[in-house]
Formats: sequence, structure tokens, C-alpha cells
Amino acid sequence: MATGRNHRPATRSRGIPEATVARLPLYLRALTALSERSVPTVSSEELAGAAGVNSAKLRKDFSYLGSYGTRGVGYDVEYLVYQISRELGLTQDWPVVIVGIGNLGAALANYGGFASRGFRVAALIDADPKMTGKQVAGIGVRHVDELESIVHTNGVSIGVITTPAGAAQQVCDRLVGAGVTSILNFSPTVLSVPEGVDVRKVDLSIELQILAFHEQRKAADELSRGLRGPERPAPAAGGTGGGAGGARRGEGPGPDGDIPAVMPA
Amino acid sequence: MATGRNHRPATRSRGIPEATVARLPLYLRALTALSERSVPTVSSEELAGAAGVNSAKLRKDFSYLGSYGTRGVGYDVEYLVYQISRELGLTQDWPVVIVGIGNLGAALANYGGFASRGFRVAALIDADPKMTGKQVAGIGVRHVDELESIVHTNGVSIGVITTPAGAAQQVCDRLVGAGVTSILNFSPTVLSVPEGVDVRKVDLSIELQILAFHEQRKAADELSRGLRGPERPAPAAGGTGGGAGGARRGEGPGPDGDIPAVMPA
DNA sequence: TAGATTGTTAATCGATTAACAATC
DNA sequence: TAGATTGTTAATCGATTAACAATC
Repeated sequence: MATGRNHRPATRSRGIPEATVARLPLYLRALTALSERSVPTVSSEELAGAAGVNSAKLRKDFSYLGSYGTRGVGYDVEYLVYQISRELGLTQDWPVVIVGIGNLGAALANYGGFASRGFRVAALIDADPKMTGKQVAGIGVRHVDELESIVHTNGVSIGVITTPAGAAQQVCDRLVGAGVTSILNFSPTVLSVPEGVDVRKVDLSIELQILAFHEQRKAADELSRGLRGPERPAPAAGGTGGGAGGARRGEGPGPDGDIPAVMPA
Repeated sequence: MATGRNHRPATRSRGIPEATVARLPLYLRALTALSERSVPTVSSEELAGAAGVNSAKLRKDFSYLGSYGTRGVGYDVEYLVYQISRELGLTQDWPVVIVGIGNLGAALANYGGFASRGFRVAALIDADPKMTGKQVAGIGVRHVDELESIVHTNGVSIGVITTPAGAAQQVCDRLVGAGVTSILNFSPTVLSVPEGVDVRKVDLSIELQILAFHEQRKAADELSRGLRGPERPAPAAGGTGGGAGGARRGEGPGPDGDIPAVMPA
């Protein structure tokens, strides 16, 4: 890093905060939808609503990119699509390889949101010889022996790892050794990579555990408010009753009132 | 929410910061691995290394849970596993439904990391009549018409949405209407839910776009340092040359020096 | 001009981190 | 006792947000 700072770019150089970078794709998606409906301009309020953030945050985020709006009017949709795409590096083509073609690898290979955003699946790679040659999402699966040559030939700098946990670090090392500098890791492993290589991790189990934490606390909150038994809706089907089982709670003393959406009787 | 604060719990009640909650599953995974190797105790330094965080952060995180370590010794692995599991709500059983059984839904259904962490796939649900009755991961797929009764009967409070974008909001509404209060959303949609319902979003395309942003900046950095052409490793395979393609860069003017890993000629 | 909406400021809040006293 | 390591403090940093002047 340019300064003494360590690992993870955080905010360096041009200085777009990480939190902002992580939201740019959200804005881009919302803008693309507007563009498809031929909406010419949009206000920060509208766009923020569509992206699921608040408008002050959106304007602050955009201010890091430049002054692309018009006071009193809003933002030109097409222009913003272009500027954000450019900022994210989506105006160029990114060949990616997916390593590990199980259910998840196949799901990603079939994922439509790729091509439209500049990502091109250059190859699917698997260690199982029985997989090689098979077509997945119209692409032939190749053997992991070819990994290095595939990366070199296609100038791949982004790799997606969807192998079992046991194979992930080894695959990662080979990808990095072959020149890959960004890795999207779906395996439940902490990958170790040299300086200069970015790793992002998607972990289903972790997401579920975070949900469980909040779910548990909701149940505890209900109990401590003395509303009902421990988080179990009406046992029988058919009745609309149990449906409320925690959903749409009348939150505290707010203006929302205490009227349950559905009354048990 | 109990106080005036809006949406997203952030830190409320017992007061474990969100950032800490999000790391607890990481610690738990590392601890589980140690437990399987029958390691009795672990220091914050070791555990932090295994989880990929720094040790000060880990100790701070644990301090929110209580004082579970022993000065001069470290943490008892089994005890910590239990405490974190309990904190996350994993000592109870969480029935989940997965709606949308395409490649991704099937991948999740087959995912092994579920059962071991207290999550049980109560049902797989799909809108396609041709899917109903099929076995996926040993579970019969059921038709979306049954969604409400499945949720009621099994006391499901966590739903996973793996449908196409177009169906996601509708599925979400039905899940919430039936009593689900936590949703893991894999569709590229901003779901709108009533107060009290938690949504977490996993978005492959967004992760890739964030990587592309950093990848692009690496290339720009290289260029501005005048090292070589725009981010393309040596075209031919075989040589060790192109491999470096950006990896392990000599970072800036630091003590690391300006020696490129590989010279173009 | 009047109304609308951006871009920016400044206050606040939450998260990270180094350092070290407490204590095993 | 000496060495090790936790739990906590306090400083710092980054992110969020409301508010509003600038300006279309």
C-alpha cells in the first residue's frame, strides 16, 4: 500500500470508501431497471428508495464520484449508468473462471447477471475426470490440470472457487500462482493469499447464523414483553391465526399501534 | 423498534454490535475445527489467526459475550463453542424452507453445513408443477401452493429465497404472511418487508462487481507506476513469467522497493 | 421568481486498534 | 515469582445522517 496501512485497500488512492463501492452495484442495478423503462431522470429520493438506502447516503456516495446530478432536477439515468459502470470497471470485459462444478458452480455458470455486467465465464474447471467434457450452461468443463494454461491464455484475473473446503486453499494457490489477483470464495474456508490479492467471501452458513441470532432475539423480546409462548405459531394449518407468529409486531410504543395484522379469532 | 431508532437492530438490547455478531460464526467455525482436533485451549492470537481477524478485535468481540477466557492461559475450546453457539441461537433447531429449486436452490439443499449448525431443511418449494415430488438432496419438492401450510405446520421462521427476481417479492410476501420473520434473499431484488422482519441478501453479481472495482484499480496503479501494459499476463503458458500478473506487487514507495516481480523483457 | 433538489458540511455514531493493567 | 495472556481503556478512524446553502 502507498502508506503504512496494512492489507485491505480500505480507502486508498482515489479515495472512494469501501462502503460506497459496495453500494455502487445496488445503484447500478436500480438505474438499469429505470433505463429499461426509459425513465430519463431520477431524484436521489426515488433512486435511494429503489436501491433500499436513504437518500442522504446516496448523495454522499455519488459525491465521491463527482457532480453528476443537476440541482432541482435530479440525475440523468443513462449518464449515471455509464459513470458508475466506468467507476466499477464494468466497461471492460472480465474473463472469470469457476473452479468446482458441483451444484453451486453450475448455478453460477447459469447465472444470467454475468454477461450483462461485463463478466464472461472463460472456463469451468473441475478436478473430477468424469466431469471434464460435460456441458454446463453451454460451456465445456475442463480438467483442473489445465488451470494454469486456461488462466494464462484467457488473461483471467478473477477466479471463483466453488470447490469443497478441503480443496479450496490448493485451488486458490494455483489460481494466484497463475496470475489471478481477485478471488470470490464460496467455500467455508479462510483463504490465505499474498499481499495484493483480493478475496471476497460468500458464506451461506454464516448468513443463516446471523439470521438465527436475530431470530432468537426477537423471540426473547416477545417473551420479555409477555406476549406469548416461545416463538411457535399455531400448530395446525388452515387457520390464518398463527401467521402473525412474530411477523409485523406492533413495535413498542411507536405510532404503529398495537393492532395485530391478523387476529387469532 | 423499542426506541426511536429505525430499521436494522444495529446494537439494541443486550448490545452485541452487528459487526461482532457477523464474526461470531467465523470464530465458531475455527473453534469447531480445533475441537475436532481435540485441542483443549486456544489463545486469542491463535484463534484470531485461524479466523482471519486480528486478536484485539477478537478479544473485544468476546468481551461482549462475557469473560470466558483465562488470563495467562487462553480460552477453553469446548466451552467457547458452547457459549458462542448459545449466543447465536444454534443450540436450538431452526427449520428453514428453500423456495425456488433451481441450480442454486439445489446447491443449498445439498449444502452440508446446515444440519451441523442447527438448521434443518423443512421443505423445498417450487412453483413448477413438474418439479413437485422430485427428490432433491433426499427431500421431496413441494408445490408453492402448500407454502403457507408448510410454514405453519413446521413452525418455520427462516425462509431462503432462490427464485428468479420476478417471483421474489411475491414469495417474500407469502412467507412473511405465513409467519416467517427472517429471510435470506439470493435473488437480485430489493425486498420490501414489514418492520420486524430481517432480510439478508447474498448477491453474487455484486460481489463480482466489487472485485472488478479493485481489480481495475490495481491495473491503474500498475500503469501509473509505469510497470507494464494494461493488466495482461504473458500470453503463452508454461513460462513462470506471466504468473505474477499483478500478484504480489512491490507496494508503492515503501521499504518493499520498486522491483517488479517480473520484467517484461 | 418560486420550487425542487443537489452537493457538502458538521455532528454523531459505530468499529477498529494499540496499549496495558489485571490476573492467571 | 516470572511469563503469558486476557479484558478493557482510550484514541482513532470510517460511516451515517440531518440539515441547509448552493443552484438549477
